Amino acid sequence: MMKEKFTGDELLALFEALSNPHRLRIISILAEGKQYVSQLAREAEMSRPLLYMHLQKLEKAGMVKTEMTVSEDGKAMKYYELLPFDFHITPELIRDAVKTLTIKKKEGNKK
Amino acid sequence: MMKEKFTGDELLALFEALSNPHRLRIISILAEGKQYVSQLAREAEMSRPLLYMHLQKLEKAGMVKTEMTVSEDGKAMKYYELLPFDFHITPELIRDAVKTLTIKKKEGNKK
DNA sequence: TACACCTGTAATATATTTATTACAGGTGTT
DNA sequence: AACACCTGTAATAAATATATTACAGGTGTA
Repeated sequence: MMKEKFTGDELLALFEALSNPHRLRIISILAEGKQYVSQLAREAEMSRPLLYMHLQKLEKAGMVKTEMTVSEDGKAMKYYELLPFDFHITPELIRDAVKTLTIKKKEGNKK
Repeated sequence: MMKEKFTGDELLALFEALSNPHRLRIISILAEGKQYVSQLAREAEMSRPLLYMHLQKLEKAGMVKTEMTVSEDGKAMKYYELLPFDFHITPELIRDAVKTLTIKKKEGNKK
């Protein structure tokens, strides 16, 4: 994800996704390799419902992708994988993005 | 501010500062040049008290610096200036920063 | 003096984010 | 059947972030 251009809303979603210590830790764990939800919850030391909430923000920002598989012993497994990225954040990038920023009262919160 | 290394807390403060549409707009305005508080409030179309709150987050993240001056006609003027930056955000950067991340219940909120 | 600017902050209300609890339903193994 | 895993979500509580209101106090000019 070597994105050159962002809309204001995309950039904002990205920063929002990155603005929480638990999500930074989740990213850090996923940087080591894909992982399934329950195991990720154990490693990140948080409940699954809470983890889902954080993962949804990362997903909304386009930082992770998911993959449903079935394990050898037949269990459904949902894997999360971190998409590679290298963002260059400059005042100019922000200035351009702000032009397309829609400041709204958070209605688009449903996935 | 071509920072190469961040502590976890510094990086988090940075992302928190960037995770609000009004603050992105403030950055965008300041990218054009330094400005004093009242004028900035008019350009950003927000009240001064609210603007102060946002500016404090930018200050906490080390993105702006301030300068008190006295105008020709004797008025006290507080100028805010955007510090230049070019952040390269990668999974590795986050992974390193997370090592020094202190997850706390926000006590250090006083400037 | 009244007015038009400027800085600064405390107290409070509102909105959003974060976190928890309690569920439902699936598989394979003992 | 009971157990140990897995996914998924709704309802709610608690903590923070955002926004407003109401102040106090400074300067120079009409």
